[in-house]
Amino acid sequence: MIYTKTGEYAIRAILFLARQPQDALIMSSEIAEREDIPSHYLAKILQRMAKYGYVDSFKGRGGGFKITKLAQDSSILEIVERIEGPVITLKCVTGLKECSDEHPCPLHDEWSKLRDNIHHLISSKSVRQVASEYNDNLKPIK
Amino acid sequence: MIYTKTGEYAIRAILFLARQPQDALIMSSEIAEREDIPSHYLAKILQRMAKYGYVDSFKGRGGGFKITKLAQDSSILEIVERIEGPVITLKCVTGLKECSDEHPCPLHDEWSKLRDNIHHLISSKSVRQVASEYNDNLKPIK
DNA sequence: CTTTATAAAGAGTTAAATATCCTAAAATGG
DNA sequence: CCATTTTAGGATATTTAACTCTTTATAAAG
Repeated sequence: MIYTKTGEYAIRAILFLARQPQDALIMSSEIAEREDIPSHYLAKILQRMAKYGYVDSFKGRGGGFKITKLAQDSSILEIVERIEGPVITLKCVTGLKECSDEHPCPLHDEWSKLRDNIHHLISSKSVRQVASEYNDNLKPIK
Repeated sequence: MIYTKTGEYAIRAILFLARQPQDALIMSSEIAEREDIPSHYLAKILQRMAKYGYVDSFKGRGGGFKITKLAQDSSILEIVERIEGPVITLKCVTGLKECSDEHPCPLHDEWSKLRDNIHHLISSKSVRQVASEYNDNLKPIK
């Protein structure tokens, strides 16, 4: 596991919203259905994301959620870490207590590199970029 | 998180045992103390590892645990997965339900590569190799 | 044979993550 | 104002991981 279910649901929901037409309001229940996420649980996550400023919420008939500029400009990593805390905290794959740059275990250097690569992968692009590339992938090439 | 606490404790204990003199019997309580692991919990994990054939256990005065050839020849990945199940099951860092080689999300290829690299890192060397390289690191260079 | 040290086994506890349910509040349409 | 729809929020249940405790079985030493 790289992130928890909660973090995964949050990202799925945010990227779903990022792919919708600007200013469209999407109901929590629709996101849940389309992304196959437990609907009450997703509602909770959306509540939290509203507090963090990642989505705007509108009650009542015709209401729903939409993604904010803040979230569009954030990376996946930033959002996940806001929701669930630090991603990949594992210091050492051999579990050595005292493993460090000074006293490395045999796998220390390679693992450090991989950990950095993962962080880079999910932090170097904004949600907006990822979503737009996703839409590009879907457009027929021809 | 790459593995759970349980898996991490198992690896710490196995690598600790792998670094001991051959045929030495080490008490569960000593491993717990030296590796800073909750002792009763570690006892449970050692029990399971005894069932899996990764350690041999000896009751009574002078008893304790020692690592088996099976564990010496296994990779860290094999042991962790036996203890806690599959490592890094996350299919897609963008959480897309339908992400696959055929319909990749924008981060699919890079993520697949990283996931494979992690698996390779913890599966290409045996416990014996890792432990012996660890001991080498500890020997003064001079 | 008795005592003691040790692991085995299993029951029980705690804590955190995940998931569900119910009521309140707000906005809209009539 | 009233009814309906939708989010907000609190309470609670479920599940799993993490940890603790107690008793039993086994082996060795005296």
